[in-house]
Amino acid sequence: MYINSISFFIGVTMPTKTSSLPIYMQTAEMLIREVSSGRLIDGEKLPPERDMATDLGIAVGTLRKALDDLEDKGFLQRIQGSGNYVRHNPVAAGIYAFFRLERLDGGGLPTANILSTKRLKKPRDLPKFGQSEDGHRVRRLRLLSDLPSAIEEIWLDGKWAQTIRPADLSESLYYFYQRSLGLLISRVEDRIGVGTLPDWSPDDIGCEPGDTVGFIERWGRAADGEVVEYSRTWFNPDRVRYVARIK
Amino acid sequence: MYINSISFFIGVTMPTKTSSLPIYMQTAEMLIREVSSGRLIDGEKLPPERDMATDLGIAVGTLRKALDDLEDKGFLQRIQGSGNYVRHNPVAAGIYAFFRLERLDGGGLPTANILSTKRLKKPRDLPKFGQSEDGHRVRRLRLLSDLPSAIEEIWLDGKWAQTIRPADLSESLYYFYQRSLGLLISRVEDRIGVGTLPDWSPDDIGCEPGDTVGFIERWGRAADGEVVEYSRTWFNPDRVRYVARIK
DNA sequence: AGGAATTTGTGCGTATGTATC
DNA sequence: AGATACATACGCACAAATTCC
Repeated sequence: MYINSISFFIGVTMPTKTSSLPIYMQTAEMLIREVSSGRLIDGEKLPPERDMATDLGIAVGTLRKALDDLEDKGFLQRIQGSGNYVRHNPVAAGIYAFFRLERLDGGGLPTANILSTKRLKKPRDLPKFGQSEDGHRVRRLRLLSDLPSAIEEIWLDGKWAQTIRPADLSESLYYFYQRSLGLLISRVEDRIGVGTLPDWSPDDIGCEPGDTVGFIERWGRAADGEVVEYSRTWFNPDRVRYVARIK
Repeated sequence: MYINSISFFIGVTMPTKTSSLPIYMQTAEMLIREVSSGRLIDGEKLPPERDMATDLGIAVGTLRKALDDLEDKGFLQRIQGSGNYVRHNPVAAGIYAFFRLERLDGGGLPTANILSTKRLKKPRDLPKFGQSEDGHRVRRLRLLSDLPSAIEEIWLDGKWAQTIRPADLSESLYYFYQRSLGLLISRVEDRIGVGTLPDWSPDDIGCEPGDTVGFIERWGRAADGEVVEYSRTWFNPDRVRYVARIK
């Protein structure tokens, strides 16, 4: 059984045509918020597409584009003839923030502790990206189900904010980008290899500076294709691994 | 300038409604063949979507779904107001076969040497997949622009073929699946971590058995969602890295 | 077991918006 | 500024898979 479709979207921000974002993106974002916030629970069946579309005041095709997107991101399972089912696993939630690490035993709820934030001249060894001379460097400890598993160093191009304080980043970093900076990261490119843990790593991720660990380089692009963010992640391969789904 | 759209699709297999595959998939496959075979060269601009759709006898929306797919796979760059441009880099061609390794200096033409093929009982340490007790084990050496960079061990569920001979696999493995076995791998899931090089590795990939290397586990699914293939890849992180694009 | 109802998937055509040339 | 070309959105018809009675 699924929730009565009449009451389904009460209190939800409806997509509007006047917004700068296309309706299908607004709809996808809205649904992701519903799932992430727990209002839609795992295994739940959504109302039929035609009903949902009517309720939202949009065309079925537009809704379907949003649902396709959610399936790609792993939030939804779509079964022809059956229905659309919420898949609210933390990995999917993480993928929303483009987080692609999971525990070796599968899944794990991703969280982050801010280690430091600093506005700096972009160092020489950083790949070229963005327009500013400066960058915001954010260092985070990544945990999966409270187990420290990786460290991250994120560089956001300086032009997007004057300063960034740790308190701003309480939630997801990409959510902060979107909410406070009006910056929507729509595509990232990851390169995964092997590296050595840097010396600023805290000692509780299960390996020592200098140890051989997994290494992710990431380029994050805004909707217009510009690279606005570059990050490096070092992860303990005895605790987590990187996951990619390819269509 | 782009090729005259009237002559553009001469000699090409047109999508038909009677085929088992949806028109948009047929169209995407056809275009990928055109690109892979070199009939469409890098940088080339495709005719306008409306012209192409008319020539192919399909609706614009259907064609656009195929083009979206090609862009996802990296074969095409779509620029609003400008056109659709062929991007025929070897990495994209490799991605068609779901190959995701590239040289540290970028790109590289992916090839493979078959080391062995064997039908075996699936060993205990293999994850559960498929219906057969047996599996076909294919071991390959992977090269990027002729530089040995990785080794692969692929397990195809036994039910799909009686035997597989190295000569069958001269081309892409997935192409062989499709052409000879009627098996289309439509989705894969990769997990990337760190591992140790197995003892059957040839010595020219630049590291020794027992060395710490990059490690990829892959589950390959057919169109109906069934897992039909499982593989492991060990790659020399000093020569190559794994690439993922996320929307 | 089987047929009807439900629900998602595919395909078509059209109108309008927006970026590029 | 006008023309061209891709992006979004809508609505409809039918196919295919699933579910229900």
